[in-house]
Amino acid sequence: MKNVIELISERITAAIEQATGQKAAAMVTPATDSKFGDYQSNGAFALAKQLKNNPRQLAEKVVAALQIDDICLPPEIAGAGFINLRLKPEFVAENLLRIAANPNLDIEKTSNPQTVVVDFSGPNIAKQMHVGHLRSTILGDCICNMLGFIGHDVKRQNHIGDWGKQFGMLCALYDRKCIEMGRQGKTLNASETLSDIEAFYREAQQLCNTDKEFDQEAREAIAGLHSGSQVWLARWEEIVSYSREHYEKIYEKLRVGLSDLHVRGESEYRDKLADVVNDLKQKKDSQGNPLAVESDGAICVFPDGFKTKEGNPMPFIIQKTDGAFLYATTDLAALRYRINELKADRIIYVTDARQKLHFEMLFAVARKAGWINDNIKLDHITFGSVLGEDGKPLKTRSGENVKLKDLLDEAVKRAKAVVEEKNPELSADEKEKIANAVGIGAVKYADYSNNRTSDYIFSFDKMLAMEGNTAPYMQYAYARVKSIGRKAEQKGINVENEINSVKTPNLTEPAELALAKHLIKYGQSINTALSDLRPNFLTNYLYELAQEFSGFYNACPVLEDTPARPTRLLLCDLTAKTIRHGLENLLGIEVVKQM
RNA sequence: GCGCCCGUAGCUCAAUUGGAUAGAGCGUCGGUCUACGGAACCGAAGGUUACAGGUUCGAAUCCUGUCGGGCGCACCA
Repeated sequence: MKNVIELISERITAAIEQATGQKAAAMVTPATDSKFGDYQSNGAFALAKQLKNNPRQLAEKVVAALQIDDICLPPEIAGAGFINLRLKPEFVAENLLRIAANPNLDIEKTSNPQTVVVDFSGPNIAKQMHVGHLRSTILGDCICNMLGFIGHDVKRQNHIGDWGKQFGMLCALYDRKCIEMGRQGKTLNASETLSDIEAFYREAQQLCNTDKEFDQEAREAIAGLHSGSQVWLARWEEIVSYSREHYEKIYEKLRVGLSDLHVRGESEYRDKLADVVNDLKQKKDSQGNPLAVESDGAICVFPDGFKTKEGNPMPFIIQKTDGAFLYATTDLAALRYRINELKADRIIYVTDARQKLHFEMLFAVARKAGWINDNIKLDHITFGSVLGEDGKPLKTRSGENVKLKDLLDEAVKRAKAVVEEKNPELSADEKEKIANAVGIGAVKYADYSNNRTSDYIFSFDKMLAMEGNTAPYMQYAYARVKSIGRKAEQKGINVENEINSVKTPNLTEPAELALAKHLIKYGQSINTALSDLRPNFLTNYLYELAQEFSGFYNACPVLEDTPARPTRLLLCDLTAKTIRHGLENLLGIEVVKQM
């Protein structure tokens, strides 16, 4: 189904052209108030200004030329020149059947499929995943789901922090522990040794400061890693692979579509870094100067328009005075790989807003170097912080970052307590499953439903509430629809047959029509969410859908033996399918049949 | 100091990117129900969109300034 806004826009644009000879935007949006209809066109205002006409008179001309009676009731002109449109029930009914007949809910694929690289999550190997990784991980995942669903070729990239100075000391400590175990005639149990990777990190750091011998070993380790020593690389690989297990468990818990297939960490680019620097040294700007120059001992690129706090040109440092490379260098190498090897048309970076300057400079340097042309779109998708109830960044009482695992476990635990209370007769297995879906879903949904650019206050009580725009409310709405189906089967109604028997949905009740109108807007909501990569548009849509369903549910008994029943069963079925698709396929939140 | 983001109901947040009378949820107050899950639904009250100017048919949204908050600004990521 072509989305309704586009369909109406085409007609109005054509009418404008016919009435005035001008090509102008129809500016169709959903009506600001349902009393005005379903959609409105504000195109007459802009054009009237341009032509120095009266907008109301212009709107009248446009409406006179408008051919839209297959979609809408007769258009109305209101106020200073709004064109108000109300969908014909027949049009709504027809589209309802198309959604029912199409496994993808009749959502149109993009006419311009692209290869889109999405860089998200990117945990640091030497740390457990904490609350700071939550937003990037799930926002990125949702963006991938939405892009993939409308037909783009999505390449997920997990740019993990698996290379750098800290691995010298980690490998050295790991090596010591292996040797120690060997002396005792035992084998080191890697998963146990590294279970608390941060404690391991702290221990190594401590030793560096207090134990000169260890510090020396750490230097040897880092030198060994850089020169490709098999022994040290083996140690490094063990550490990396065991930490990966940790966050793969988290991804599984979160139902995020990341696996080892998507990992392409900093270490993958280590052989390309010198080349990046050399290339930038050789490239010349328009004045014939090399792009990369030495400044205070470091190799830097100075993209235009960036200043330090002293007011000097701001460097993008790609090689430190001591010869080491930085994350800027790695990001440049990764960007080149994504363009040249992955053939990206677009690259989306999902990291917090604090890295804005870094990405602005990265993009500027890449363009200056000619690595990307104007057809390639680079996006830095920023987001705000997760705050505690006190309005400050969420920390534990002792001031540490909250571990993602602890946070999710707590959410599931609280959800379980609610299930125990509300539905004690369910089996232990079912309770477990529901608690998991509700707890994890609540955390994710709360994040998605906030505007990603602002900070938000993390509150278990709010996100687990049954009221309002929350995961449990949505999951409950789904469970309630599904229970109608169960009830119907108990009464001996063959639901599938009855739904298939609907040749023309009969949308006579206002609540039926309102629900149906909302159902056919699903594709539009995905487009809107994608245009700015903001999942909260999608959660808004789903919440409104659940509310429309509630209205319908109260007003229209479904299971009574009346001619209205087949259409009502169809509406229930499509509501369930839409909620499930939105929650599971796009947001990655599990639905349950009962809760 | 410079740059970026932000300031919307008592609280937590929206507002489809410049559209009509700024919307939800929580909390408060009042109501509904012998139907399919009351874990529901309906209604009321609550606003000078931080403040002051400006742009235009029209501003929470764009511009300027002020105040308040967050973040960032040369070798960490």
